[in-house]
Amino acid sequence: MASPAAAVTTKSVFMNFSEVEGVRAKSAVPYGLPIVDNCMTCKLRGSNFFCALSQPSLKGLDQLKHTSSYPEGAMVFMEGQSPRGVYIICQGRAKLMTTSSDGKTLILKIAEPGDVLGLHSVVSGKPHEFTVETLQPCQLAFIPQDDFLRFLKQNGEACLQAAQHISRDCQSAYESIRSIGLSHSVTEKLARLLVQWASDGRVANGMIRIKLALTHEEIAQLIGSTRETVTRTLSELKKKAIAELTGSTLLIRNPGALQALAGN
Amino acid sequence: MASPAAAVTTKSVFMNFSEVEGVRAKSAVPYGLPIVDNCMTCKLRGSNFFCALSQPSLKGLDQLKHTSSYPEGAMVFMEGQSPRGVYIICQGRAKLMTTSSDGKTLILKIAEPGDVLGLHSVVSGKPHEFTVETLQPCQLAFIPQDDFLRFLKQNGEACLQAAQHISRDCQSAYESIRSIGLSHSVTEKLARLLVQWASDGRVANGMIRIKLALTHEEIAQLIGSTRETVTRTLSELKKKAIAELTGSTLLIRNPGALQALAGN
DNA sequence: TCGGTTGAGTGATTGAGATCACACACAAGT
DNA sequence: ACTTGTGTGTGATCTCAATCACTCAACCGA
Repeated sequence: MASPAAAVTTKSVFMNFSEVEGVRAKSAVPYGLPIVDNCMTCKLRGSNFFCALSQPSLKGLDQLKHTSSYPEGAMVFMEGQSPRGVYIICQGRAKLMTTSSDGKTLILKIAEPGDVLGLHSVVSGKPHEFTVETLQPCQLAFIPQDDFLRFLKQNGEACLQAAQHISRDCQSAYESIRSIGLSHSVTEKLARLLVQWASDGRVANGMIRIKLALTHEEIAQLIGSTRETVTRTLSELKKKAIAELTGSTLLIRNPGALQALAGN
Repeated sequence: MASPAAAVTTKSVFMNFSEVEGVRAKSAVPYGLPIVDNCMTCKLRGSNFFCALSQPSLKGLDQLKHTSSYPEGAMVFMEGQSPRGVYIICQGRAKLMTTSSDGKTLILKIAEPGDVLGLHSVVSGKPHEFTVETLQPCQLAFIPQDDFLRFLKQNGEACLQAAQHISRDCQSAYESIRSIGLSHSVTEKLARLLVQWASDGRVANGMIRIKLALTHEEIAQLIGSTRETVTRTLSELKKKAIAELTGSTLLIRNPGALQALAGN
């Protein structure tokens, strides 16, 4: 498939920009993405996990990390590789997926800013069990495995934080299992997915509007189905005025009905 | 369903036995299970996780724990409950399962000695997302949530150990997702399960013999199928002289063919 | 010894969804 | 204006396994 795309590190980007345009480093914009280089002053910091560490801990982490930008469609790492370190998503979204021997793909999760990629592989020392591919231009902070483990050993707060983070991954994995394993109809699984997405959408007079940029194919891979059936099911939902997907915006007209389809 | 069975704590068992039979505490055998009450001298200790902690840490943990015995079919805790603490399996096996609203059950994992139950719920503070039911008489060590979290905070080694343990759970969850989500035929999923079991079986002239005590129903719940199809698939495998299940022993006659059926 | 229960084996039917095979819309290069 | 590629919409089949409906064997407690 696609070869792992070369990441553009902040440093090299800085150099390029300085040379070519003679501008200051802070305005570097690789792949149309404004770079954030310092966790301490980062305005994107959410309440998420590592971003939420206390100042001293965060400072320690900040010194170990190394920020890179990736274009859309870049492979951050691949299934079966030994982990080289953890990646924290600062900006952009990426899909975590596995592929079977016959080429079928399953998307485990869409990772978002604040998520840490490869954490449990680094902690357990086992190979990655999924491939990470960016869905958009992304900015990732990378921390080498040994630096990271050393940091965890020396920093109880961070270690517990890490354990909590892994716990969440676990939880979402179990949710996936439930969703995939316990539901019979594709309609049910799709509805469940939409309901899940709905939770971070904008509500306007009883309808929910969500921005997402996934193809039917990718949705199919998320629920373990095929593109055609997703298309059909989606048009079924549209016909029933429950939900419709136009371009990259999903409009949920009847959240209640959707909930019912999702099995509760 | 079944109500949570009352656990017999070591103490009360000791008292009962002393009173009734006048024997020494160490020979107490509730549910036919010889009690092991001290991690430091426990002969069952494997290389697993908490059992593998260094002496001082283990000693600390030993003081917090509280050993109980459970009969077969006991509910240790249930899906949706808030975690009260972690349970470490000293002896016996238990199944971790979820149930859908329409009564369908999915078994996530068969837990064995050394496994820790409810670890990630305790760490993340979220409700259990599965029910644990013993498959045999079991001995479990219980550690209350707050004691446990305090212990982790004060003990870097244990915290990292915990993180590693959760990582493994994660890993096995992802494996399940792959297995359930990426394979089409039931034959494939069943074969994969058998292959997985085969790894801890006894090999004798090219055949593998494994002890397990699961009904067809439970096997079906492990691979997300139905009892009937498991029966059929199993008899198919028997007819092809690949594997057969008689009583509680599984005999794999042709590991290679099984591997092939499993998809690689 | 007898119901009662639980697990296993098997046949017949059926339906959801995978698969194949198209047509069409729309964007991006050249 | 061409091609090329990618995403989507839909019909026609076909297949696997869920479901229903039994029988049979083993075990157990009364």
